[in-house]
Amino acid sequence: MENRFIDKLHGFGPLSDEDVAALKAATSKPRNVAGRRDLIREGDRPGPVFVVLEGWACRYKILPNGTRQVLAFLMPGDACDLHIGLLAEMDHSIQTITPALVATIDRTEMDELMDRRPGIAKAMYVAQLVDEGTMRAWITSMGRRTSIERVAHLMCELYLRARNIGLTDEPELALPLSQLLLADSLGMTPVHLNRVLKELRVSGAMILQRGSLLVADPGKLVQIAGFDENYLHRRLRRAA
Amino acid sequence: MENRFIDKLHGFGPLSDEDVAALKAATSKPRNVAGRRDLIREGDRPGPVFVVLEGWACRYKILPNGTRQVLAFLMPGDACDLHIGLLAEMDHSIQTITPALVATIDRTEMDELMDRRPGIAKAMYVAQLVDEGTMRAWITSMGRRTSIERVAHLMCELYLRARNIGLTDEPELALPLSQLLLADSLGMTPVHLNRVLKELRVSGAMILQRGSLLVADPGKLVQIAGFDENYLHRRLRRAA
DNA sequence: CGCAGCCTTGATCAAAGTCAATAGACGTGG
DNA sequence: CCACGTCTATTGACTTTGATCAAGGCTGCG
Repeated sequence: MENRFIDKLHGFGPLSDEDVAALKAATSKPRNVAGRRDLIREGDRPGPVFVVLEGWACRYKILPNGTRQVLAFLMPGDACDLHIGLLAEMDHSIQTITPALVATIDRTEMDELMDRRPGIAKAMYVAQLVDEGTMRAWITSMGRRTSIERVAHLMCELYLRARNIGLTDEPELALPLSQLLLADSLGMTPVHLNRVLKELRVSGAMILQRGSLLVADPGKLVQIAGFDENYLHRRLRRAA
Repeated sequence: MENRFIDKLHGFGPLSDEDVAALKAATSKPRNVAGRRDLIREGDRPGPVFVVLEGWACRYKILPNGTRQVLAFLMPGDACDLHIGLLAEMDHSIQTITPALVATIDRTEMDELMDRRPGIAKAMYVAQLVDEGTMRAWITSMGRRTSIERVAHLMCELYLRARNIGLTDEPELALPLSQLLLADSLGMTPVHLNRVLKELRVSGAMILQRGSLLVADPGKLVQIAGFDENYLHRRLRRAA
């Protein structure tokens, strides 16, 4: 509960006491942001790096026809791209979902941290690679998974991420994401998502209700999602 | 035609003569790779950084049910993630599409380049941000664009990328991508892609045939794709 | 010449979207 | 404390999009 950003980076590489102190200092003046507030908008000049210490946020894009695509969920401990300042303008927006505690680290300070503290730099790069892996998983989901698989896969992802950072250690997780928001992240309509959630509920795999995800049958959920997709592939590889 | 990787980085930030010399040295021993050869497979321990100097390649993932999702196209000048070596194993595979000229830069050499040559580091980071932006555009396409918009959008992307690196300066582009491969990148069936391509051909926007993309009516193609999605959004922003 | 790998087209089917109505949940102010 | 408005969730009826199945047709190459 101290500083979820530091906790998360700890998981990605060893941090010295000095590293921790530097990170603590860099995120020592977070501000409270209400829910549904844009932190930065598509087209804006990128500013400081945002770090979400508490609460949830998302990256999203609005299309010309008015529809929205959510590109990623940021949970406590997540930060947005380090090098974002190198680009002329944002290609997407970032918005809080719930009230959140957000720290900002300005570019020069971030650059210094990365330069002087290899431990921090390494952990940040790993975090970025993990985020990229998540994006690839999303592309895969959207392209080649059915809607029920896609929903199950996202729930697996969110649950595991939450568990990794200690947001929960039970089969239940507080998930403050409306069906509309989830639908916009999964590339489907809220109506259809609602039906899929019902199907998952009836199957006994998981229950998503009143802001809470209950993973009722982890094995079943993972099986529906095809979450273990590496396994088969790795075994085939030896033959090739 | 000299070294497309260096040409591309030039576009992303100023490079000194020493930077160029260092890059030239690092990519001076490329090897020829046949088409349809995996450079690295999902589950493998990441090795050196790959740089595609000539020819085309793609990132992809195979799902448990045997379907494939293409995650990105690599054209001449493109490299795979710098920090990939930090991860324990690849979460996707990379395969050549055509015969290709591929340089490998091993991790220590890459680290040195990034450390000692800020110009190179900056250009590489910008390249990576651009790649991430492309992934976000793909997620957006898959989630919220119809199949014809999606196809048109991908063609805009590929054409512009090709133009940026000097692969073409005409409305035509040699595109050695089979309909099957394109379908696997767009999350649709080859049959449906074929019909969409016909529709685009009949509409006069573009013609994709015999390994060649002809952008017959750029305005129309951009309009179908909704490629200028920023414009509307930026104007709305002022009111908010 | 004949095979293999694409590409093309038609007919049919299933998945997901759209439209519409109703029901809960929740916060606000009287 | 209740009435009201707003936002979110749920369900039904119907439509559309894209997938599936199946049959040729090109093209390049050994």
